[in-house]
Amino acid sequence: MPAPLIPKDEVSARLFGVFRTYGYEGATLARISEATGLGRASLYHYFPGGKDDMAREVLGVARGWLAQNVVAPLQSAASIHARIKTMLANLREGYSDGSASCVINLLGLGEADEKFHGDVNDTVELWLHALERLLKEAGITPARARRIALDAVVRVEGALVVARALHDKNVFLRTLYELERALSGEIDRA
Amino acid sequence: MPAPLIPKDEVSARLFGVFRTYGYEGATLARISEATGLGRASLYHYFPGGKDDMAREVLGVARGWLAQNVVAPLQSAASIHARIKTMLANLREGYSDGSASCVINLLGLGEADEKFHGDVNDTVELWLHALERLLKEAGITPARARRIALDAVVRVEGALVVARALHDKNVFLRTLYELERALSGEIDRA
DNA sequence: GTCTATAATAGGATAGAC
DNA sequence: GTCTATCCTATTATAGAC
Repeated sequence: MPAPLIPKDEVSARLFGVFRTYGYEGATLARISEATGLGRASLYHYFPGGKDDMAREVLGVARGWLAQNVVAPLQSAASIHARIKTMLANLREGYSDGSASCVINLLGLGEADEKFHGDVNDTVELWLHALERLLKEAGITPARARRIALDAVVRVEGALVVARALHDKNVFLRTLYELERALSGEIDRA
Repeated sequence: MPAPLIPKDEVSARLFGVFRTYGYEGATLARISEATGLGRASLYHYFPGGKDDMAREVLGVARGWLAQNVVAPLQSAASIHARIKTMLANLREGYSDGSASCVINLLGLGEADEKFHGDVNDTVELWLHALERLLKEAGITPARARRIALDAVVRVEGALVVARALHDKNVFLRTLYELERALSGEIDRA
């Protein structure tokens, strides 16, 4: 049995790139095969359930990324302001300053939504809960924390859409900057 | 020559529905044929360029909708606050209270982006300019008006993404309400 | 303007050898 | 774990009759 050409983690990472760029329907096996360097047979060896398995793996990657780059920083020992700064810096990097899309958006569309809504929902809630927890720690009421957290995620996702529509990364970068000021303001007021 | 089964405007409207729901790649001729009640031959009679022509028609419908439901209300004779209220009410209806997606998002993805970026960009700018004009009329500086307009569109698009991801229309409805307060606040301060 | 039929291709998925 | 070959379906698009 031949050795794997790529470690499985690397396969998952490249899968993630294809799905975030082209969406569920646009992520054809031809593109996936090219991006990973793996033939169809190898792909089905890793993911016996085919494209659906791959999409679920992609959402798993997204959750892992969030856990490491959003949840963990928001629970670190640093000051509340510093934790927010770290999350925003990680978002900038993860979304390539606003030129990359978000799988939460892409896998919530069309028929993909029906198949993967559970996973998409869980992924967003992971993000929301981490923000809510931080805001409550800062003395904000639970209801208000939920509202602010939702608004933050709304702005990030919206900025990605508009930045793409205008081909202008500054829309994303500026939105994150305004978000930092808005979140800091809420926390200082609490 | 048989009479048309549907007026052309109605065909365009149904096309719009299919593309906004399934995206460019998900909008298969089978689905389009079903939604319009037209056979393939009739579709190619209306749109000789095939799917690309249809997608461009869809973006034309979007611009027409914006002109009527966003640009015109924002330039009406009513008070500034009333004009904003009207735009937001129209957005609620046009996006079915947050359960429908936006073609600006869907046609800016994957390979559709390469084909239709010009039209997508124009559509967003139509919206932005209408908002900027209103804000400048209220005494806000051009640079600031641009920032506020971008933030408004960012929030609407983001709210649609998150509302879909959570299957919760309230995310959209509440975001529009907060947007009204935010815009009114900016105007009152100017 | 619509119909039926069909071409031509691309898509997802599987079988069996090594 | 990877390869080559293959199957089947769905997809876009066209041709020609009415």
